[in-house]
Amino acid sequence: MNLKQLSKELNLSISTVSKALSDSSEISATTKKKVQAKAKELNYHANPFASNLRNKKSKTIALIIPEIANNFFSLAINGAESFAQEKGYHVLIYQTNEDAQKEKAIAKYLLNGRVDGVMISLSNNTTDVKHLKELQQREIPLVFFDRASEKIDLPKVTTDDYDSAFMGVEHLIKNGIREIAFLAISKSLSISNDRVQGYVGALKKNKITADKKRIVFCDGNVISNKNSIKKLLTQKSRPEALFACVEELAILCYEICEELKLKIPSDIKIISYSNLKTAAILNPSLTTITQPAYEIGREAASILFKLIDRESVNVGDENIVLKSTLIVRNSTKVK
Amino acid sequence: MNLKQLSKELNLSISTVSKALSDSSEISATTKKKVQAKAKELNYHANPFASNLRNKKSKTIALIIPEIANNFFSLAINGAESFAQEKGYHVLIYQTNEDAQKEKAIAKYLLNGRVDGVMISLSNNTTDVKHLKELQQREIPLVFFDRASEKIDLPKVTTDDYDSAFMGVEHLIKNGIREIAFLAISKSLSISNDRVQGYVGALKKNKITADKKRIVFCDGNVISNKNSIKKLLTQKSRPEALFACVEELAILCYEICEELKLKIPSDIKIISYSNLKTAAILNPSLTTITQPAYEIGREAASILFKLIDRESVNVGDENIVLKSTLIVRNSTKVK
DNA sequence: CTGTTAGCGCTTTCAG
DNA sequence: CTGAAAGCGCTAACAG
Repeated sequence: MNLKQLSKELNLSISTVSKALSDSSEISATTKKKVQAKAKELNYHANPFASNLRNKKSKTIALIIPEIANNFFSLAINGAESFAQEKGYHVLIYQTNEDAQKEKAIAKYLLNGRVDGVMISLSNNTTDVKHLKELQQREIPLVFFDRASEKIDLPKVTTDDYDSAFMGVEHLIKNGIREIAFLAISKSLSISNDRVQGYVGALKKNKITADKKRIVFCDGNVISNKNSIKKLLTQKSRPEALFACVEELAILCYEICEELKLKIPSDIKIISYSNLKTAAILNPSLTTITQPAYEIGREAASILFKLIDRESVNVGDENIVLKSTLIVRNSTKVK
Repeated sequence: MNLKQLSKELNLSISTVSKALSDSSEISATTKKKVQAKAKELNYHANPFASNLRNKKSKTIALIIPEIANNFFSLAINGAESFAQEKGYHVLIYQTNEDAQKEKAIAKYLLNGRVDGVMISLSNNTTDVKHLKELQQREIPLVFFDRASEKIDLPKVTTDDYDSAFMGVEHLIKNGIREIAFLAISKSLSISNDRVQGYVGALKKNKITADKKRIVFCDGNVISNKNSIKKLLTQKSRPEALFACVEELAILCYEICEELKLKIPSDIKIISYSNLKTAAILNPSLTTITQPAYEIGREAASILFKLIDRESVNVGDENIVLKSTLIVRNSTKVK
């Protein structure tokens, strides 16, 4: 079922039918009605590829994220998809699995107009952003969410990484905990660097020396991460608390503590960035910093659509920072 | 950058370049090399819409799911996306938010060849499947995963709903618990009905009368769900255990128990279907039945691609059933 | 208000 | 082995 067939059924020309369907002012109300009725009757829907080809518009955006099965990202996708659906856009999804190479390959697929815009949260081992610059050159609107890079000037929607890490550390210090280790995820992502800085800042403010050996850089390799964290926990001066930069690391810590027979929170406290919706069934010993993930997704999509619609000409440096929330459950208050 | 420009650069015809890029046997090795080198140099990528239009193929599949931010579905998407990416396919994602109307609207977008195939997990209030029959008529391959309908004959990838529910109930009974209520999610989804049947079957086998009032049908309305469950828990003959058909209901139970000051698991046990990856930090009182969500997503994608590639002619009744796992933590063993 | 026609960028048949 | 040309289904400029 295409325009040609439909127009034949109606004894009208293709262009008249096309215009009638797009509610053009050139067409009389009566023919419009007739055409639209027939289209519905025959279940006609325009071929999107033909339209896209003509219009150089796809009504589609791409989301590039490290991992879908992640409490933060799945919520962010939810927000973005909801907004896109309201706008009548389609959403393509691509996982990088924290692999910078995959990220580059995915960016290549999108160079040729497949999508009208891209939302991306960088893989933790992405260091250069050539692939993003290429997209930028082709004038494909691009927005960072959560994990951004400073090496390219793009609008971004992030959270108060410095402040929230600072707040988390101060919370521990106020509860008498001073020996705190930090588990970072990358040396190139602002999300990790800023949180490290917030951690260091809070220690300094409280006159606690920030020992570099207490900052552990983790990556996609679970085995080596595990070893680094174990090392931290088995040395003579074991920290009193672990601050995990992302939820996955907190979970890893729980596993390690179980192996090492360390009781949480009596032997060691854990605090983590986390979007576990299931606080109700959580072990109450996990204090979390929760990012407004859904809102981040929606907000990033909203900026992306502004760029696509050219509503704002120069949003190059738009930079939305949302607030995270410290959620304290029972036991960190103890001591 | 399109074929025309590229061919001009090379002093070759458009068709020669096109064939060279698709590695056609009609073209000499030397020209192929020259063309491919130039294409890489100029970062040429075929316009997907023009190709799709010509080929009547989009190399894209759609995933229709109730909710992305859900431990089961996000894992299933992960599996499907991973497989699709390996196959060089793109993945469009659509949330229905458990709204049958939205589901129908989404199906309409896909009638016109936008995708080569569709994976769907039904919304819990979907009763008729006209929208799926329409897709079927247009010969768009379709696969159910997890939440299927019996009203249309399509390949499906599900889990052993009857058996796993049976196993869960028997686990409780073996631990001396006989008064068990079941929280279902739909009267039209096999996933819910089969689990109910498994529950009833296990009760019967153990000579426990299956009281219909102990089966509560929940839906998308959290408020009314809450009230129904509360009613169940405040009546004189309170059940000893709640069996939640999906994770969200288990979480709701935890909230309600907190409100009602019921201790879990001493006052009441909870058992639930759940894909919380974070068992390590779970409150140990939740016994779960865990579905192989990632594998379900991959398997469904794999069947879908077989249909797309017409490898198997008549997969109409392909019906893969994967096994779920009962994960018992500490406290249900007690008593 | 309606119809004719060119052309989006690609693939593929057919001719050379 | 290479090139010319038709046409996928749609939109829109232009003519009537």
